[in-house]
Amino acid sequence: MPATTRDLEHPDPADLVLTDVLFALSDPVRLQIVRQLAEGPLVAMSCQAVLPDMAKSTRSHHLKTLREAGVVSNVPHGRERMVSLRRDALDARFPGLLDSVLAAAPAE
Amino acid sequence: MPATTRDLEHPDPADLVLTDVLFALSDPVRLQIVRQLAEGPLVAMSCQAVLPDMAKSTRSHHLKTLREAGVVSNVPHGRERMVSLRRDALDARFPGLLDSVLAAAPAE
DNA sequence: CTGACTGTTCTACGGATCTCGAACAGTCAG
DNA sequence: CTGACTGTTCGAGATCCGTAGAACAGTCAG
Repeated sequence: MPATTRDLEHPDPADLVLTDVLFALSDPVRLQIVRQLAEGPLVAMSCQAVLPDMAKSTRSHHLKTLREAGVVSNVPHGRERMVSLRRDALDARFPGLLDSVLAAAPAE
Repeated sequence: MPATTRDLEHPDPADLVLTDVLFALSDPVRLQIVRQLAEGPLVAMSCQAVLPDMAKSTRSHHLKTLREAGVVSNVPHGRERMVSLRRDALDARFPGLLDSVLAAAPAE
């Protein structure tokens, strides 16, 4: 059973590209998602609650951008999906980056 | 003598926006400029030498993006312009961010 | 099995971004 | 002052991104 919708591809930690990660984090919506994920894995649906109203296709698109950059993982979990921060991969490839981003004052 | 071409606006350190900084750094060309500036201030012309051939208007546009995000300063210097990393502002507003970006392995 | 639910993919559209050439402004050598 | 030089701004084109609706796939309750 090859790659169906269920099993999405995740880049290896060593293959993460800095500009891709920075770009993934440079969108306010995605950064908000990441901030929320920093407190623990979430079912994708849960992101919806705290974020501005957005179509599920939009949310899925943002999660795809984050996943392809290696920032988050997205694995099947029942009929939902469990989304979590790839802290290990990020810390290994870009030490200190995630911490400094998460430590930044949320707003000005 | 109000803001002419000579005196460009630079945001205050406290006004830096994280997503804008991350976006400014998420372009390969701009990241390369920042890496080069990390070794010391440069006359804008000097960036040209190491970067891929680009129109001076393109370079100016990238420097504008970096400047407006607060990443670099751009002040008149004779008939040229001195471009330098705003390390102090970045470190004050987002501690550790610049260091982690500069410490990242340049290529994969 | 049927129906309700979550989530991805497809398609489309407006807006932003990247790139460049041309025009303009400021500076220095002569 | 004139001309050569550096750099910004303007205008235009191609491309990419964020958003959303509709269609489709997989899962679980009944």
